[in-house]
Amino acid sequence: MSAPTPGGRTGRRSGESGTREAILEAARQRFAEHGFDGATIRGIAADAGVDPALVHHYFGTKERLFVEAMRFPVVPSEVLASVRNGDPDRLGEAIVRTVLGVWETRDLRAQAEALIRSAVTNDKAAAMLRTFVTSTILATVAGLTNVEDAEYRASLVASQIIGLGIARYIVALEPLASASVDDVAAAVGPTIQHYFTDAVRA
Amino acid sequence: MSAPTPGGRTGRRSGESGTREAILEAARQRFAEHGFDGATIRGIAADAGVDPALVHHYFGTKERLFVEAMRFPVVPSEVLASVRNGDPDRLGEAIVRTVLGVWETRDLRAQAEALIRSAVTNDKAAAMLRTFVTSTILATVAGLTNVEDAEYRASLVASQIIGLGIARYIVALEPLASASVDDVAAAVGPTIQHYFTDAVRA
DNA sequence: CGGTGAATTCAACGTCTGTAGAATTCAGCA
DNA sequence: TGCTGAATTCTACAGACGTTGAATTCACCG
Repeated sequence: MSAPTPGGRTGRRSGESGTREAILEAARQRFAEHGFDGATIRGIAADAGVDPALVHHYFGTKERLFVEAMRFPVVPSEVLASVRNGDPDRLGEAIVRTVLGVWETRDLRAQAEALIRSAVTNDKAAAMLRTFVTSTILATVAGLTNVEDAEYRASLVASQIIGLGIARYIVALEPLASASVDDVAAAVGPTIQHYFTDAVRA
Repeated sequence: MSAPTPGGRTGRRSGESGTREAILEAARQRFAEHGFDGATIRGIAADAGVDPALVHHYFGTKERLFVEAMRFPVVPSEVLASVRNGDPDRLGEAIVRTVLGVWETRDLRAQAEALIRSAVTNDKAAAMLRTFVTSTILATVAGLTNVEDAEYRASLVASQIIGLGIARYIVALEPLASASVDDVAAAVGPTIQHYFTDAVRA
């Protein structure tokens, strides 16, 4: 990463360059650090060791690059499959552990961070986050239990998951940011469980 | 608001202009909509019906303008005073209602939105948010109950409050965004109560 | 061996940004 | 009345941004 333009020589290079993937990787990292609006194509290109025009050659616009970089590499339902086979009374805790696991996995963390950092100031990214929540968390809530008000419960779960990610990983609020996975699971697990199972309307 | 430059005439005007306050008001609104990095001094000046250089004249830099605009107009402990006199078993619910009340109050909502939108991509704003959480939520937790681990509990409360604000007001996640105050209080109140009173370590 | 098309860079455009300095008009005080 | 200083605008700079078009080099296929 971050190799500057090598020779300043124009034209095609020999061998498999893997440039497209390098750009996507750099983009995920930059979007994760600065959000969509804050990240720059010039910066991404520099990280990938490439001319900014090449980014445009591959992806057209910054927005299309973002969409491409955000393609989720793991089908979330597969990640959550293991959750299904646990003690139903500890479902909330299992979900929190899964979420924390995602944030500890370099590539997934970059995508999560990028999506959240961008969604807060950019409308299209917010729409992408809404879609992700609806298609993932809602599917999980609806699939694991058959309670009423699945959408409402899913959005409550999302509010705590998003808040946890921001407080712990983005704003680095102590002591939550440094707490062990076990402690966080012990504290937040029951919250998710509550949104799954208890009464949530007045 | 948003009156364009009137006559294009230079020099001082007659009477109390109230320009400084107009700039601060416009700044709060713009920072709320776009966050610190996305808001522009030119845009703020336009909303205040004033030349951009005047903003610089009053506040020096964009960062100082932000700090000035974020000065909290209401001492939060006063807002939370009423909470103290309620049923201790419904403390979580009372806090959620207070927070939702803040988000429905135009000026306070602008500041909350500005602080959160900025904190996600800007380091100094993140530090301000951390300070706010520490000085407000921690003080409340420590003042209302005398449990162990007050800091950890406070950061857990903050994670749910921040997540609620983002999901409901910034990302507009349905059906949470349209739910009634009563429903949200019924769902999220117990979560806060749990972070206040239950065991939160493994 | 020649040609086509992809990969790559260069140079440039128009626009927007935060900030600065100088000029102008006025309020308030001596 | 005259001076000082605050309020306000104009003009401008220097840098960054996304995007574009043309030029160059190479891989691959016939």
